[in-house]
Amino acid sequence: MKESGSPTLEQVAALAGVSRATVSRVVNRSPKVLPDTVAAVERAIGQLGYVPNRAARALVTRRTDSVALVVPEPDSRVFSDPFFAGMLRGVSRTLAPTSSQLVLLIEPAEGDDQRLLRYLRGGHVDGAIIISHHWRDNVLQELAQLPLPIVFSARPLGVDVPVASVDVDNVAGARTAVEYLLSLGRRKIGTIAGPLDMTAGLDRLTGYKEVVSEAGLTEAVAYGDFTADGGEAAAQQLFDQHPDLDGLFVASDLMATAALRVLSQRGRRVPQDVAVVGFDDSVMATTTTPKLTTIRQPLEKLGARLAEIVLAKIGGAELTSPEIYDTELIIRDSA
Amino acid sequence: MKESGSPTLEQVAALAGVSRATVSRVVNRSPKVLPDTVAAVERAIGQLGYVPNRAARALVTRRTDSVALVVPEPDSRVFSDPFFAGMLRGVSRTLAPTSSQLVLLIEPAEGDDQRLLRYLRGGHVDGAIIISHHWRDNVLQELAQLPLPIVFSARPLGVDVPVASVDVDNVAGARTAVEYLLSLGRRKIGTIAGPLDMTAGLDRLTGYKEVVSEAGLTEAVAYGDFTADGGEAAAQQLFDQHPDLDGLFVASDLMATAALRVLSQRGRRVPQDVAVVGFDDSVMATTTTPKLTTIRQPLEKLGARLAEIVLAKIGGAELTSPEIYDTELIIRDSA
DNA sequence: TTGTACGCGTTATCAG
DNA sequence: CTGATAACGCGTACAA
Repeated sequence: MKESGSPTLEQVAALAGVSRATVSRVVNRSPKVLPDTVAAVERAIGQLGYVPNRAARALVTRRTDSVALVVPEPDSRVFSDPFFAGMLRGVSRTLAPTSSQLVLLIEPAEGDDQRLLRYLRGGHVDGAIIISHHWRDNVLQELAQLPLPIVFSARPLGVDVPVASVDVDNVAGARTAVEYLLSLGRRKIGTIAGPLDMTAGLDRLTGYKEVVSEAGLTEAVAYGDFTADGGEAAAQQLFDQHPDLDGLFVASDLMATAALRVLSQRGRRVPQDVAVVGFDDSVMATTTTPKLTTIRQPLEKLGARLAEIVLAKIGGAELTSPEIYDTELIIRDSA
Repeated sequence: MKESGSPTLEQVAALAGVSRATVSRVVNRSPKVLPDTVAAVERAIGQLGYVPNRAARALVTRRTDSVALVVPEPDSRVFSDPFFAGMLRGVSRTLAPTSSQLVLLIEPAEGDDQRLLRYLRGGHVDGAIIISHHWRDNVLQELAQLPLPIVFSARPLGVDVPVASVDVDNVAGARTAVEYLLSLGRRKIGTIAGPLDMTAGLDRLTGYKEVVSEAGLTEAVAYGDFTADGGEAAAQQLFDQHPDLDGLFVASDLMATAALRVLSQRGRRVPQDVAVVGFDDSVMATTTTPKLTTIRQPLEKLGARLAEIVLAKIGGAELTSPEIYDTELIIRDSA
């Protein structure tokens, strides 16, 4: 008469007057069970409030019904990043209808890579989504080579094996931004780039350079680190060196807000004197004065694809190439 | 000679020349094992790269070594909320050194409560942290009564059983904000409150009302919904009805940025004409012009406590009362 | 201190 | 279509 804990398959079987095996079949929707039997079992299940024991199931099936969302960077910015939030939403929406759970794996401190790798190797999850922005010695490479379905949230820098990844076309996005400034008649266009150890930093700078060069203009580049302070320093430096800029493409909205402040301090009007375009279309883009014209990324869709891809790979699909999505120019008041 | 998959206790035992039980003891740090034996076993473990099988372990110990982070609201705003990000960081930092994993549980669509409850009841996690802001019919109450260690991220509205919770003193925080405006010589102070189905909305309004009433001033309240648009509408309405306000306390930074824009449109200077204080100290507080004076919440600490509390409860501690933390006034340029 | 043996709840393989 | 029964990998009384 042990009825502590949740009811087991055994108890359901007893109540329904069938064997454990049959109950298992019903639970797993095996097609070859008589409708009457199914009904009886389901009644018993409902009556007892039976829920399959995940551990027991995992033990035998060798599947855990869970996928990891890995953030292999102690960098706390990742979380405050609207990028992460948007992705997360897409991922969780897609995973929800599935039986799969989302396990959050974060590198708590610099250099604790091994912890993550060991966990992933330990068969605790069926697959993993890696959200990594920075180049990280060889951690990314090790992750990419794990014997586990894996997908990256961006083309991982420094990984030389083919991997599945989902990303936005950063080069094209930057091109759109700069071309738009061009279409506005701006001819002295500068950029505040992100760090070059991140695809987002690298590719957006490339896009800028391409367009500027194609238009026969001269480059004006300063580097920020995707933070407000870094953006501010970069903006100061850029306008010290190039006081006559009339167009500015900033590689992230956060840095763009800093640039806006710097311009205001220097008495330069936006967009009249300097037209500014950001990147991300995060909340901040609408909380500044003037509101930011920016490049939007379909974050939720990216997240959804990320989830779909791991799921597919877990299901046996072979996917080892990047998927690239388009960005969209959102015109507001700053350009 | 089956060596597919990860190595098992059995294999480690064979290699180390001991029994499975002994290896198990070493793995679980049992004190009564000879140092020599320990060394031999550890060598074998290292050699094979053995990692305990979580499922097998969970099956027998009836512990899953994982705690759920539950967001029982389909409200997508939760993720973009810096509040969530900060908390998450604290939680994950605290959980990291533990063997516990963080499982993210999100209500994908309105009314899918049962899914969450079933999962939590299914013994899939050892405990749960509930991040809920809104009053939700009786879901919160059901969550609170689950036979599982649980802690809420804020005093859950409409729950009439004692529960463990961690929160900031919203009333005191709002009081600080309004008293600061008072100290600046402002006497016509209005507020943009949050929705009253959220503790944050309710308590911050209470704090405002207390101070205004104690100072013998008259109230001027408009309600927003913690979004930029809602904040804008509320600000418009507030200044339509009370054009002479010289002080404004806004229940969230996001809404405050909207208020700033409205004031700028109306040609009222901040802080000269109207001093504005926000709440949260989110990134946006520093991306506006002028930068926002606001009330900071120790988010990471709150998250850490949340994690510590579930862990303690899982360990058998009886904790069913709220913990309240102080806020801090961050003075910038808007007041 | 170490080894033996059993049970945890499921799925899967065979018979029937 | 259904029922025994053997794994799955591990922890732990109990025995040695």
